[in-house]
Amino acid sequence: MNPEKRADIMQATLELIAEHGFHGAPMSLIAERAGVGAGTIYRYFASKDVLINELFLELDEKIKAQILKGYSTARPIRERFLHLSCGLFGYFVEFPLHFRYVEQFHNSPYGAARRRSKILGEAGQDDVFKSLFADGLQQRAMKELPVLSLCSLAFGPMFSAIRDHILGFIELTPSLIAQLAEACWDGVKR
Amino acid sequence: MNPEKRADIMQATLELIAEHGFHGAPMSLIAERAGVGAGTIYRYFASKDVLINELFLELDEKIKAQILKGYSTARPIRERFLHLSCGLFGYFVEFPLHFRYVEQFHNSPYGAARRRSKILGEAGQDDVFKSLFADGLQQRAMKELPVLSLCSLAFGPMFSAIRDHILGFIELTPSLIAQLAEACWDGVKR
DNA sequence: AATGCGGGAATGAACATTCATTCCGACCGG
DNA sequence: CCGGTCGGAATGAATGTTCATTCCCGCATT
Repeated sequence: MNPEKRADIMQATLELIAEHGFHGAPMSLIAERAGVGAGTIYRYFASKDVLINELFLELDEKIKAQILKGYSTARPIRERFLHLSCGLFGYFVEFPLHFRYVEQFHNSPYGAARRRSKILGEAGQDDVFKSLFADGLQQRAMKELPVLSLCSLAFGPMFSAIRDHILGFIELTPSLIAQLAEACWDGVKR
Repeated sequence: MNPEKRADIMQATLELIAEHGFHGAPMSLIAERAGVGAGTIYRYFASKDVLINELFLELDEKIKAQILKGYSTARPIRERFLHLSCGLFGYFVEFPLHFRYVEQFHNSPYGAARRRSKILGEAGQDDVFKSLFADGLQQRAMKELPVLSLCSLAFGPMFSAIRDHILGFIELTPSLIAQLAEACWDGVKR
């Protein structure tokens, strides 16, 4: 079992699916780009489904780890909100392929079941976003709306903007990111 | 040429793709649900691609027609904004299948080219949304951001909320819709 | 050191399945 | 009968998966 080869396969899958969608990523192409034989993939992953799901989980972990860096629930609500928003913006601008992949994943049979859990978590109790909005409600800092609706107000614009950025229609500079995060805050704040 | 049969085929396509995605809508199933033979579809549509695209165009027209009802560019910016927002909300709550279809379409090779044109228009000159935001900027009623970013702020939350509604996680009552539209306005207003 | 051996890893051609599309015979109104 | 419409089995291309075979490398024997 060669962990490097496993990583190659995952990278090839990420690139192909992010760039060309699930339709454009047959196993034969993945194998070719990874520089392995078609059968080899099945030594590392039981099926294409498993491969796709494991890749998603890996990305999910990386994203979570990244945005939680320097995050403290002790800070004021607004600061916490901006920290997470800018963190996500930054991550996806740095790794556009990850964004495209996660997006594809969610709009597919694979992610259908997992759809519920938006971009991140809500997986059980430890969802940073849910608890941020719950705290915000409790402190009367945010509009009195269902938590999920607050999520929509906060992240809907973000994903839309990131799409535009990746497709080249706008350029997400740090300054624009800050402005957008502020605008989202205007949307959710009381 | 039986126009009724043509409509049946389109309706079957709409339902299957909206409910199960493109993967879950082979021509054989479409034919079965429409109550016609597989070959018959090709008497009405040159190919599956054509069928899918024509269905999209038809929905696009219906949506446009619906939200422009009672719309006047002479009204104040805020009112125009709320009119369009609530119109879209209302339409998609009434026709969830249309929402799901349009969404699937945009996240697929079919809609990739057309991606640029968001949910509606920007097709050429007559895009109501673009001109709304342009007017808003000119009147200094909205934040000084790229028009596309204003679109993101306005419609990102909406689509996210509609998804949640269709998936059954929240219920989009008229009252909640109004609140969300207001919140979106808070996001874009100066 | 050279040789032979064992076994896990890798391979890619072959297979089974799925799907869009085609084609030809059945059917029906006139 | 006959023109045109319809139906659904047949077709061929594409794709996920399997499996018999090859390859590679570490180790034991001489």
